[in-house]
Amino acid sequence: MVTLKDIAARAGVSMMTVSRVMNGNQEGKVSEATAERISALANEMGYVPNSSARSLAARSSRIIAAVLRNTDDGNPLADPYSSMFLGIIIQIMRQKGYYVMVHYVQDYSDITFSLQSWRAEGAIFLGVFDSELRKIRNENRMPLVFTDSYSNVRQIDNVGIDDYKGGVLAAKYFLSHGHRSLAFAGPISNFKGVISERLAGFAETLAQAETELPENQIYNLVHQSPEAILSSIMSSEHRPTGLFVTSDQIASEIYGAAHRMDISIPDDLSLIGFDDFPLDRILTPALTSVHQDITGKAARACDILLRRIAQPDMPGESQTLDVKLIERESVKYI
Amino acid sequence: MVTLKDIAARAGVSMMTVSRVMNGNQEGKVSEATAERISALANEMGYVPNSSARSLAARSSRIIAAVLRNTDDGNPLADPYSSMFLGIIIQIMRQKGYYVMVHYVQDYSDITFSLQSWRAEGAIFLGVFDSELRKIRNENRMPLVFTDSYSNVRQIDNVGIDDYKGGVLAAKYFLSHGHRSLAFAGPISNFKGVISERLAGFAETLAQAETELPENQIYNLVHQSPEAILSSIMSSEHRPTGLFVTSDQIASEIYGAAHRMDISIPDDLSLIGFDDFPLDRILTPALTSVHQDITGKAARACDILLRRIAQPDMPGESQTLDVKLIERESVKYI
DNA sequence: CTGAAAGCGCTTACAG
DNA sequence: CTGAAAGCGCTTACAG
Repeated sequence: MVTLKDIAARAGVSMMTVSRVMNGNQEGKVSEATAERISALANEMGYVPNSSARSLAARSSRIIAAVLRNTDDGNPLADPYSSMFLGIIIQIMRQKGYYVMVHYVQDYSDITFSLQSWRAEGAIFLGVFDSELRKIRNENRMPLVFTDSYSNVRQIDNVGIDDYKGGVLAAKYFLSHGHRSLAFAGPISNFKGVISERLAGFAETLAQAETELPENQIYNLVHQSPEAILSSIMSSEHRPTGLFVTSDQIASEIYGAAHRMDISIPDDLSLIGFDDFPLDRILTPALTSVHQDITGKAARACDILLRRIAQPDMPGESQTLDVKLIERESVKYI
Repeated sequence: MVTLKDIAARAGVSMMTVSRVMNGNQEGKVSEATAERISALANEMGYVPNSSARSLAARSSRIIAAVLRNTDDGNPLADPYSSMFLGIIIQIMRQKGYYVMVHYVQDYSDITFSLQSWRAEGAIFLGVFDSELRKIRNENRMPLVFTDSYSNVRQIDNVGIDDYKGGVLAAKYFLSHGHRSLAFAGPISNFKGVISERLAGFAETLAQAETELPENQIYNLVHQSPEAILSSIMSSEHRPTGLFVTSDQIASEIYGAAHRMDISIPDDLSLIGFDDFPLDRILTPALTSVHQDITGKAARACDILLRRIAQPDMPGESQTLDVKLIERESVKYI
């Protein structure tokens, strides 16, 4: 491997001069003549700077950590949401001269280790980390950007979407199409978060219109399979005519189950999803879904992180992107 | 940040002793009593080793590079194939104590820089790099594992699938269902590779059965849109009854186009895809597809790379995974 | 505009 | 079983 020392020796200058040239932007700190000569030499010798050495000496790694939760039931990037999000992050960060290291973490202690070991300059968290958020921040005093957080911790950097409005839009759309008995399905937990907000927006809008969303038509996917949910819906007394699910991933599983159970969407049951994946367009019927701008979300997360790195004492920033309903063919007019 | 020195000072031993304890596996090189004492101390002080320093001193980074081609039309991880593959790599490598840095490369020089700068211990290439393969190897003398390579360069480590057989299986399936006029669509190039092999297997099997695959029914997606292809097929003289496409991604675009153009699959046109994505099951009609084991492929790529790192002079290893046809509902019996 | 010195936090290679 | 010395390849902070 070619080092600064090697180049310095061949050029007859000190390491420092070479270092200055390699780092560019030294504006007038090196004479142009020598700068050019050294650049050419470095190029010719195939010099590639050693990032570890740079990182150690400069105490700046140029590494950004992308932190995903390790779902032990398989591949965290099998989910289109995560993979698209991560894809954009890598693209933007690379362009800004940062390297992206991806970490799957099981629990809290993994996070500290991952971030500190390579002295990451910042981290973006994909997925919900609210329950450990305070601890994460306490132990990792570097720029951190969270996504979809509904944590009470103040002054965190976060980018999320208007989940409540998403639920409102779904409800209004069902109402405008004459539905008067509805159901909801998602991975419900006890914590305030994207799921509970989407449900709240949905339920409250229906309540205002005096439309039913009975307790037993709120299905928790943590406990029940799509098949179980569908058969419960279809055999209900006041059979719901529409189902709102909290992701297109879930919606596609509902399609699969409905197909196997010979339930027709939207004739037997109307469906609204969430995310607006490209997939939605090619399903039959094409899926009506609440759109969120994943690419924009990732870009904003990067933007906040980069600004926070440049200016650590900038005030905590939380951005909330808008959502909209994309009308397709999975909701029947009753 | 806590350093070895800090711990050494508090423990009243030398840095070397602490270093030995932190690296474990020093079997009898440190007395058990001090080892335990130091471990406890390190834990209590919240010690996290500095990977840059380690990397620099030990000349071993524990970093694996995952190299993807930067498709400037967008997000390299929007493709389910790449994201699932990458997801598995990260999971396995993390478990083996390696860190994964993801690199999108535009061209050849990007690769060298990416791999050398952090002194990656090895790299896995996702996508086709055949045209630059020789140069990549010459300039980067570390363990490299390629995927889906049909390069003539000898002794490379590669993991691929039996693409030719995939084409054969699709052809045979169409034939067994009474189809006698067929079409093919994929991103065709002049190079020998996965696409040309799938086409060859398909075309040669049809030729043996004296079944048509006329030149003008071999569509190049680089030049034509799914819509254009469908309208060309539908207006052909000897109208093909079946279409074989080289990925499920493409198949899903065909579904979309067919839907818009009011062409029924499989009634107007039968379709076979390639990859067997989870998505296939929820399309209507469910997509018949040639299955490849992406998870297994990724696991094997990791396995080869890890063995090559441990044993650099092991002979070049090329693994070819089997494929099989998954029968669903997108091919009509004629 | 250029350079000599010290140090980032570790490991290697040796000595005991 | 333990340690002192040197060095990995850079940058920082100073001096000129």
